[in-house]
This record gives sequence, C-alpha cells and structure tokens, in this order.
Amino acid sequence: MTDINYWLMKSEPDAYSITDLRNEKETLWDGIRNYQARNFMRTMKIGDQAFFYHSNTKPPGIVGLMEIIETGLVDPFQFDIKSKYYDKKSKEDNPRWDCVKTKFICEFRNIITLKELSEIYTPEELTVVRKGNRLSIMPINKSIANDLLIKLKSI
DNA sequence: GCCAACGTTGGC
DNA sequence: GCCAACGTTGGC
Repeated sequence: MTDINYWLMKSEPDAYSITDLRNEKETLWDGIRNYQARNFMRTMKIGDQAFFYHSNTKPPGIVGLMEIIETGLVDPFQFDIKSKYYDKKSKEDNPRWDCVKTKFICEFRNIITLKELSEIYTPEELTVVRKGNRLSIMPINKSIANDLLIKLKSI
C-alpha cells in the first residue's frame, strides 16, 4: 500500500473506546455533526489509516490505529428521532450526514499523550494540539504519521 | 467548574 | 450579509 492517507479520529472513551473497537473488530463511525469533519471524512479512501484518539479523558492521547474499510455510508441516526444525532433538516432523499466504517488494527501498549504531542509538534504541524481545537476528524501529514508509527513501535 | 475557540442560529 | 447570542467541545 503506497499511497494511503492518515487521519486522526477522536472519540470519548466513555462513548466508544479503543477497547470497544478491539472487541467489535469494526464499527460505523457515526454521529459526526460538524461540516468540516464530515468533509474530511468524504475525502477518505478505503485503505487509509486513522489514529484513534481518546478525548475528554485523563490523559487524552493517541491510543491505537484503525483502517478505513468502507466510505460514503449514510449515517442512520440522522433519521432516528430518538437519537441525539437526529437532524430534522436532513431528508431521506438527500442525507446531510454520512460516515465511514473502520476496522481495528492495533491498540498501542503506551499511549502518546496530548501533552507529549504538543511538546513535539506545533499547532500548524498537527492540528490536534491546537488550543481549543474541536475538530473530531482531521488529516495527518504523512511524514508526521510515519514519525508517530515509529515512536509507537518503539515504546 | 472555568474558559478558549469555534460553529450555529436567527433577527434585522 | 452582518452580527450578537447561544451552544458545544474538550483541555485544564
């Protein structure tokens, strides 16, 4: 696989954790309700890899790796009136929100914390270290992705 | 709990 | 189209 792109995808472990993904093997990455994150998701290709990031936990950081195995799927919860992700403005014949399916690759034995990341990278190099960053999906530059993978293998 | 940094909504 | 008010994310 020569030309894959790398991503960072956030999830609060209370909602969905790397352990959940390890157990389920694959999951629909649903509930994205931010246009910028959605648009990034729309540019994902099958075979791309994503760093799994635990947010709103102690400590926040990168905990694992997954692969994108399906793209362009309609997020079913936008039509589920009981769901917190229900969107009354989204129409069945023109869905507003979509999602991808991801597959577990590995869980890192040691996480790379946000603190460590922010000591190595600037907010321009790695958007997740930007103060106040609220994007739940963001691209990661290939050379930084390679650095991270090497670092994660060595610890 | 505080607050920074956005995104969204709605009046005009 | 502008912008104020409000809501959300998420680190600390």
